[in-house]
Amino acid sequence: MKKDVKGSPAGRVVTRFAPSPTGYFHAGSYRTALFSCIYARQHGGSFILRIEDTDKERSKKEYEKNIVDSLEWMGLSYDAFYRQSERTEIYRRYIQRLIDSGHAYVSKEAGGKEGGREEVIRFRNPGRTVAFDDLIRGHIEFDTAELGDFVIAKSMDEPVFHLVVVVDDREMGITHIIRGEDHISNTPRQILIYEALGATPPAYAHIPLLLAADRSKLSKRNGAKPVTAYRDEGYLPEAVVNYMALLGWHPADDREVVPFGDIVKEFSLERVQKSGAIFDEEKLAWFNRQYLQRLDDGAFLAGARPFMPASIAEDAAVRLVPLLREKARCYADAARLLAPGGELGFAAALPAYDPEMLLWKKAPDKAAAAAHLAAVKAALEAVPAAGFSADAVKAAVWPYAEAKGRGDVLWPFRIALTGQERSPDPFASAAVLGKEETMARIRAAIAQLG
RNA sequence: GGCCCUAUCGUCUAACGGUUAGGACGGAGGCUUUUCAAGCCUUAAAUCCGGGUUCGAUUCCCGGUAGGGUCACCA
Repeated sequence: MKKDVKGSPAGRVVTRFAPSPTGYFHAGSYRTALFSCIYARQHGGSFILRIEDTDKERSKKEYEKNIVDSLEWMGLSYDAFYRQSERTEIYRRYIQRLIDSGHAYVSKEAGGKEGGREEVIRFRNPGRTVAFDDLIRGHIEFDTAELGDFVIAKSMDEPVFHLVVVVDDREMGITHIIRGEDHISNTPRQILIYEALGATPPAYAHIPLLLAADRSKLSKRNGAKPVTAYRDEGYLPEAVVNYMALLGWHPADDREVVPFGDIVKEFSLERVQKSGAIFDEEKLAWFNRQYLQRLDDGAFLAGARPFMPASIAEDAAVRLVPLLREKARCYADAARLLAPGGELGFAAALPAYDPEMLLWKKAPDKAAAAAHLAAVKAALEAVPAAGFSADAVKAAVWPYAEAKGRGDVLWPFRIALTGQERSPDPFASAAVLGKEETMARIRAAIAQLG
């Protein structure tokens, strides 16, 4: 069954996500974390978050916080947390051990490049061919001779990437390293260190890169947004997770909207794609809409409320929900829709409009429009303010509209209430406005036609 | 440039030697409708090229080509 599980004595899977806090957390990093986490959960193992902050110049606390916040928002929990900057003693022990065994040495640096140290610690490269079987790509071989004696520490207290990765993965009992394809060429160096330590390397799975629109590696400077930007735009984390999980992987059938629990159950590294995938905002928006539609009105309102103008009263907000959910792709759309000039901006205040707009394009006649509005107004008088729902308004107006022509009656009605062509149907608009405001706007429209 | 990885519609992908090369996003058209969306229906759109292997290649092999990654005292 779980034939690719190996490494830990108990057969227990341990994976990790090891970002360096040198930039905000974007979709590319997120998906790597996601696959690692899913794999661990699926096998009942554990998932470790390890902050690789050995580069003191470039690492920043705010970026670390952004990583932690992003993982939390997306619902990825980890079982342990480490910071490499707090593990210097451990690395020092390993460096000493490597030096003692002759696998590493203190190297006097000639030339002394600017900023460079006089002496650093280098790994004595045996110059062998190194091979490993990638869980996704199969057999990969490198000749390490050309790598030379690479640096593993700037000093006893300043270890560098290749060394700390190996030490930590070993100390933390990592069984499966699931990381980006950009690490393939780092793997042989790391395997060499494992061998020098007399240790067996874990299993490797190099997942394809997430690409920007120009097919280059997704990065801060070519269009990748911070994951928290999607949070701030009011995307549902479940939708974002679902979309990202399907970038490079998919279930055995045609389903696209797949609950996280099913993804965890069905995920398999064998089914992970080998080539990179472009991150498509359009499809993400589609996924978000799918998840939004599955919410009930209460849940939708709870999510959208923080994005709605504070001036909108609670009861008006409730009435606005059906209109919002047929238009919004994310909650931030609620703010845009409700803003002055937005499609639902009329709810807060009637925009000034040209009276000509009240005329139905197929029968532009002022007197007729005024007469229709007067008739609508009369019909609405009979509807009690307490029961001024879209259905009630429709019931009151519909027979007249049917008799006189829907467009002829409903178009002026629409414009009278909203002052804009792009707007919800007049029944829904009337319900949102309430009886008093609806009547006032109709009166104003009739006055404009006179 | 060296080394490594990859290659099906514009995009995400299915087809693990035999299919009219399927689905989804996006596009186009239509229906519905009082507008715009949404929804429903229809439609255009792909196997990088060349050799093999085979009765038969999207699929296996080799070679090109293209793209990407990586070559730090960053991770």
